[in-house]
Amino acid sequence: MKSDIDNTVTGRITRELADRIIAGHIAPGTKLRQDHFAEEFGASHVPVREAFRRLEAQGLVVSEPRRGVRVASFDIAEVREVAEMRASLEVLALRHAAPHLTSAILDEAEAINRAGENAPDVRAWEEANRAFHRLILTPCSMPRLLATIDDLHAASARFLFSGFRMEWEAPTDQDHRAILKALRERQFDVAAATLARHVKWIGTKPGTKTRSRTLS
Amino acid sequence: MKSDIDNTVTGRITRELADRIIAGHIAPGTKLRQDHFAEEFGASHVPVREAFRRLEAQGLVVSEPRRGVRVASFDIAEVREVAEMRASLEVLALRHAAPHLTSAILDEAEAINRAGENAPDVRAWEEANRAFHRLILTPCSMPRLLATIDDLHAASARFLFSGFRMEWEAPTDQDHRAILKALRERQFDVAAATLARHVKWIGTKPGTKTRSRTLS
DNA sequence: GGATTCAAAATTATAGATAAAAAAGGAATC
DNA sequence: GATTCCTTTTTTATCTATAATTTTGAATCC
Repeated sequence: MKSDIDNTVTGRITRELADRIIAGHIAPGTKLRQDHFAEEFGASHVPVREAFRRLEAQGLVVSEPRRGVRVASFDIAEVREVAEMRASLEVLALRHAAPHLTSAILDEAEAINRAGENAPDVRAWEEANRAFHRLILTPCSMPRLLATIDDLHAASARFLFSGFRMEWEAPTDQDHRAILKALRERQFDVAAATLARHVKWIGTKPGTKTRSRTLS
Repeated sequence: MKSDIDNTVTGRITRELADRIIAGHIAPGTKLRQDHFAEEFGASHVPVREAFRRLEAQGLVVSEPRRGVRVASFDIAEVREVAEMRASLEVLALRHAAPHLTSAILDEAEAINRAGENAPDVRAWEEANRAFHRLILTPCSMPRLLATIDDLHAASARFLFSGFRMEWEAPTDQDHRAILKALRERQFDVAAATLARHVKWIGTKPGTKTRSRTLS
């Protein structure tokens, strides 16, 4: 099954590096030296290289042959690109998932949404946000689509963490509520349109707005 | 740039294996043994393993930890899924590319389309088809989107080659012509709708239809 | 100061060896 | 005869050591 955690050394290194890059602990453009991480993780360079390949596929690092890999940089154009891709694909997923959404699932989504609104920091809010989207999209039963959306979520999260360092208040997720309301009333077109607008909005707002003090 | 050919051993093995899988020379479900390919390519097992990771990311092979990698199988549901993803993403790309399409580009697309209609076999037709789509979508200037679409094209091609083995006639690409016509008249909504229908049709027709009759 | 040359470092790749897990095969048992 | 259990073999996953190629940085020279 896919849910089995990859317990190989390659898998652990991949997850750890992905977390660090998404959280912004490694700055974009930083060169990643295989021997350095091999030593840090007590492994050899081979699993480190394999982890690099996986991260490359997720778009978290870029690889130049014979010049190594560096953390992928993202400018505003890339952030918008990811947001538009997410909007398209999440709408597709929702269209297929909607007929299979039970009210139990929608109740759970509402609970997750409330948890997100009470989140103490960006990290917790992002986790709740991702859980919300994943929950209402999973019933589409399209594994490749869901995997691609997950990768795009990771790219979005990088941007979120990089722009929102400072004081942060959990927004009341009005869009999430509107989506759930539309889904309960089985107005799938309304739900899809709201979702598309919501995802694109996430992609554009923080970057143009907040840029003041940097607290960790 | 991305256009630099990856001349490392890993890159060559990746391309060669991807070609074979797409062309159907290796059956779905086949176990890929690293030592076998290491010997065949005169390389060691390390670059073979790295190639496996890249193919895994493209969805051409699936990997189970400690059990190796197998050529990804694809059933009709997966083919439909890929077609729907392509439709969504190509429409998005076209929306962004359309304003930048010059009549020179559209002329070139028309030439490629004619070449595709005269193609002697599926392989040549598929190449022309891919070139057509890529040509009219590239001006969107969204590299991640284009890369994702390329991966989906590869998945589509696998299906095409597996279902269309025998006698085959080049279809007159009515849809391609309609798309070009709409683009020339700057009716972008019409072009996008036609493209979406076209891509979904490619995904569904050969599997459900050409099982009984082998074309006349 | 700028260009050339040389040395150090990093990536890429090879080879052989080891550990661990899965698959295969065969013997003992019911 | 079929099943279970154990052994053998195969394959994956990993490490260590090392070579070759390339990049990079520094020192030198004009």
